[in-house]
Amino acid sequence: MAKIDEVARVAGVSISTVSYALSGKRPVSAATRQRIELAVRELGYSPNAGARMLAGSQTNIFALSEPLRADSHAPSHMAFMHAMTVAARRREYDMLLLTDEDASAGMKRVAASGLVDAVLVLDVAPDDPRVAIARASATPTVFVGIPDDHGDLVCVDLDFESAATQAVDRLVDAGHERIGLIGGSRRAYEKSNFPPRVRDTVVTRAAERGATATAVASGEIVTDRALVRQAVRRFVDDGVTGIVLHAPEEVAQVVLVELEALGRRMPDDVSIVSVGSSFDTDSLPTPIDSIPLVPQSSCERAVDLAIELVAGRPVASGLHLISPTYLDRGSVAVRPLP
Amino acid sequence: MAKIDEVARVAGVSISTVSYALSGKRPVSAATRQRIELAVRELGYSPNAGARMLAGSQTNIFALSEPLRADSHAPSHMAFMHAMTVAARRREYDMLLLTDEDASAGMKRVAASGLVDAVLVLDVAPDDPRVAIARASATPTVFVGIPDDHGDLVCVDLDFESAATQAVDRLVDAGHERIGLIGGSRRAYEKSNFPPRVRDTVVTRAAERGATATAVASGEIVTDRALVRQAVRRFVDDGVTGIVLHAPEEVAQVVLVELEALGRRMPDDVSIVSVGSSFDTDSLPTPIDSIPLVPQSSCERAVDLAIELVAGRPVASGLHLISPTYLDRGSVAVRPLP
DNA sequence: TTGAAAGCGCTACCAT
DNA sequence: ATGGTAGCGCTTTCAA
Repeated sequence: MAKIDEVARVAGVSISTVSYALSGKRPVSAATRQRIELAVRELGYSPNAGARMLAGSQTNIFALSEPLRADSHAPSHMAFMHAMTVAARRREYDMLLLTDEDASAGMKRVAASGLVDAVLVLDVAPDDPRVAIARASATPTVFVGIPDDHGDLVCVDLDFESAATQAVDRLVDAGHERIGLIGGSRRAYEKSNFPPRVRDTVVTRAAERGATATAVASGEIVTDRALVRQAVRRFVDDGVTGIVLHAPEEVAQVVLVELEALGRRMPDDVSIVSVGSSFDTDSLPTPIDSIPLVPQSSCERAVDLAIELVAGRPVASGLHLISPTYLDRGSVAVRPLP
Repeated sequence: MAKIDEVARVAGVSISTVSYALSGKRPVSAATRQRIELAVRELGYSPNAGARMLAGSQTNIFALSEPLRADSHAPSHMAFMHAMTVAARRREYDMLLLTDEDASAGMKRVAASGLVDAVLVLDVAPDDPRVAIARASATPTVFVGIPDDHGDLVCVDLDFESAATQAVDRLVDAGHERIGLIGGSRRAYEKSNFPPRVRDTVVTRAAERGATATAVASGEIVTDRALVRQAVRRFVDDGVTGIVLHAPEEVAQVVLVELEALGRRMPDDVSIVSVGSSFDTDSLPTPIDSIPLVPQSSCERAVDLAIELVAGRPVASGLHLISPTYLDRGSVAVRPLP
C-alpha cells in the first residue's frame, strides 16, 4: 500500500506531478512520465479510493439498480448485469449492486452519501417507482428501458417499434398475408414496457402493409406449454404462414416442436422471425431469423450516457433508441402459392 | 448534501460529538443525541462515503467475485448474488460486483485501492485461481465453496457429506437396498468441488449401511434429456427403488416424467431425495424430499465471517460447514415387499 | 460528557 | 513543465 508521496520520492518529482502524470490532466514530459511509471510499478502503487473520492469529484463507481424478484427471468437479468459491468469496466468504472426490495432506498442512500457518480436502472417497469427517485436526485440516472412517464429522463432501449416493423415487413415482403404474433406472459405485458409496443406495432404495420389478417396470441405461456401449442395450432388452422415471436427462449422451442408435430415445415410452410429476444436464436435446434435485444449494445450506450452526464456534458433527455439488426438465419421463405 | 459541521451547528454541539453520536463509539447524553438526530433528519444529512473511507478504516463495501461465464447456470448464480447482497445490507454493507474475465485482476484492483473491506468469492472451482490472489492479498477473503487447497482459507459451504449421508440413510431406513444417484453434467464434476463429494459419500454410505447395490449415473445430462431418461430406465431395470438426485431443476423434471412413462409411481414404487439443490423442490409438479443448498444460509455465514475478519477478530481458517436440513415432502416411502 | 484539532491520501489551484 | 499547498469531510486522539 504505497502512497503517492513515496512514488513522488522514488521518481524524484513532486506529488502533484505524479497525480497529473497518472490522470493525464496536465502535460508531463516523456522522461518524467517514464520515471513515474517505473516508480508506480516498482512500488505496486494504487491510488487510495477514499482519498480520490474525497479530493476529486468522482468516485468511479456506478450503482446498478436491479430489484431481483423471485419471479424474474434470471438469464436475461444476468445477461444485462454482466453486460453492464463489462461496459462500465471499459470506462474504468466499478459497479455497485443495488438489489434492495425497496429500490428507492438504495438509490437514495448511495446518492446521498456520494458513493456513486451515477445510477444505472435496469428492468424498468411502466410505472417504475425509481422514476420519482431519479427526478428528486441530483445524481445522474440512466434508465435501460422506458417508463411511461419519461419526458425528462435519459432512457436507452432497443427500438422495438422499428424491430417489429422490420419483422412484419420481412414477412410481408415474402408474400405472407396472415401473420401471427406469439408474445410472452400476461405478466410481461403489465410489468414491462415493450411487449405492448411490439404487439401494437406488429398489428398496425401489418394493416399498413395490407396483410389480410393479424392474429395475436399471448398469455401465461411460459408456465404452460399447452397454451403455446394451442396458439400455434390455431394459427395453422387460420392459414397463418408468418409468425412473429416475442417471447422467452423456452417458447421458441415449443413453437418449433409443435410445428413439427403438425407436419408443418419451417420455413417452407411457416416462416418465423423472433423480435427482441436476448437469447441466441442461433443455438436453437433450428436457427430462426431474429432481431435481437443485445444487452451489450444497450449497456454500452447507457454507460456512455452516464459518463457524459457525470462529466457535466449535455445529454439529450428522452429516448435513446438502439437501431435493431436483422439476423438472417433462413427461417423466412417466400410464401408458397396456396 | 449537508455536511457534518452543519449538523453540529444546528444541534449546537461540536463536530466530534456528532460523529460519536452517529457511530456510537463514545457515550453521548440522551439529550444531546436527540438534538443531533433531529438536526440530521432536518438537514437530510448523510455522511460522505469518501471522507469516511479516508478518515476511518472501513469502506463498508464488500466485493463479490463471480466470473459470469456464458455457460454458467444463471438462476443459481442469481440466487447467490442476491442472497449475498441482502446479507451484506443487513450488516450495513454495500456490494461491489467483480465479474472480470480475469477474476484476479478485479480482486487485486479493489484490494490495492482500499475500495473494499473484504472480498466474497462465489462459484469456487477446485483449482480456483482466486485462491492464490487471496493468499497474496491483505484484504480479508471468504470463499463460498471449497477449493482443493484450502488449508489456510476461510471457506463456507453446505455440509454435502452430511447431506448425502442423510439422504442415503433416509432411503435405507425405508428399506431401500438399491440406490441410484443421478448427478449433474460431466462439466459440473470437473468445475465444481461438491458433486464428486456427494457421489463418493453416497456410494460409501450406502456400502456402510449394507445397501446391496449403488448405481451412479452422470453425464452431459442437462443438455440431453435422453441420457437422464436412459439412466432412469436402467435404474428401474436394475431394481433400484431409491434415487438420490444431485442435479439441476430440469433434470428433476425429466426424472419424474420418465418414471411416470415407465408406469412407476412416486413414492410407491420409487422413492426420491434431492441433495444440494438450490431450487425449490416444492414447486415441482410432484414435490420431492430435499436437502437443499440454501444460498441465504451460506451467504449470511460468509458475510458474518467477513465482518469478523474486517474487525480483526480471530476466525478459524478452514471449512465452515452449514448443517443441512431435511425437508420431508413425502417422496420417500417404505419399500414395498418384492 | 464534550470540544479542538491533527491527520487520512489524494486533487487541483496558484505559483514558478 | 513542474512544485507547493490548501482543502475535500470525516474519524479519532488528546484535553478539558
